[in-house]
Amino acid sequence: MSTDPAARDTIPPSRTVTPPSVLELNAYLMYAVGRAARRRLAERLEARGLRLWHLTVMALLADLGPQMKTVLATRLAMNASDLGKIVNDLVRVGEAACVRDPADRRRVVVRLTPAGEESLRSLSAEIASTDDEILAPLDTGERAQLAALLRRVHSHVEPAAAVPARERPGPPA
Amino acid sequence: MSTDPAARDTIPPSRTVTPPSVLELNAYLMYAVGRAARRRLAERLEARGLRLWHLTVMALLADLGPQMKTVLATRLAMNASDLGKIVNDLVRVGEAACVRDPADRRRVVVRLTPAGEESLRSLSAEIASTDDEILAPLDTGERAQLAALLRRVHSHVEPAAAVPARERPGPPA
DNA sequence: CCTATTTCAGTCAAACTGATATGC
DNA sequence: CGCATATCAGTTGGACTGAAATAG
Repeated sequence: MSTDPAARDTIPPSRTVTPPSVLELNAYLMYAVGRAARRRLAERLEARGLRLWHLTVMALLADLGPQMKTVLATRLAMNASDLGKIVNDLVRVGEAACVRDPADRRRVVVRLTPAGEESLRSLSAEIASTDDEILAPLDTGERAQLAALLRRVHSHVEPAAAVPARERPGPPA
Repeated sequence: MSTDPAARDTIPPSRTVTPPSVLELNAYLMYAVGRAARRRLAERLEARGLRLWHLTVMALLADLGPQMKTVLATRLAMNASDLGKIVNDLVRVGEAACVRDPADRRRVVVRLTPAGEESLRSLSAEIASTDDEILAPLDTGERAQLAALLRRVHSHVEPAAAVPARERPGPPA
């Protein structure tokens, strides 16, 4: 920041090449980029009647297999009542299904339907092309770098969310 | 986790095509990290009765000097009516002031008050320590790398926001 | 009784839209 | 008239809280 107090009382200072310090607010930068990324993907999903949360829950279900709602909510760092609404939406359009766990009937186990898995597969092309659009200025190596840095920050700021239960292409354990 | 094996058998396994995993959804990753970053900073600001947008607008005013509302809104990629509310808040608590431009009386020029500049200065310590908290897992070089990558993505997804100060009213000598 | 899981009702800020001034 | 600036009213989905209802 460090503004010159004297210059303020006068007139718009003609500072020619001072980089805007608002872009040095990392929290704002992350928030702004995340918001823009979400908007882009949401536009694509809207044609299918889905929002980002719907896709996210479906992807998590594909990662974990059938799961309780509390687990899903914890992993996505959202509260249980909002997750319930998302799952209701998915059930209503046939992407997911719920069954009471017979062993503990408090529990509702959510799973993807075959239609849901098919939707998810058919969405990957759109997801990839949205990524391309968002990350256009970065080359392949830089995209990987960004993703790796973000994942480390993410697992730090949302520790409950980031426990990879099953790794697919396995990094060295 | 203790995934019930019996429950897993009842679902179509079908990992023929790997569906996108949540943490490979870059849009979700960016959104989740941005949301968490915002939450952390918002908690700190709450004690002062401010929200992230208030701080952001103040920082932008310090960057640009007195400015029209439309310019502020464009740079922050927010709509004019919401920016108006934020500015109203800042005026009400004495951090900013508005004057009609006598040359073009449609225009309202917003500027930081001395109190606003002082607030901004006194906030930098908290901002820095929030950054430290969020970016704790990264070393100095990695933080710079992340910021640089994010800035490039940001200026791509929000082109109107990221113009280097040049469209200032008045001839830049 | 006490806890866990889910659901419901309601609040709040964020994001956006449309209508309406007001001044060039 | 048009266009730009700003303000106002209202809508939507997101984030969160607290209180039920149900089951162990």
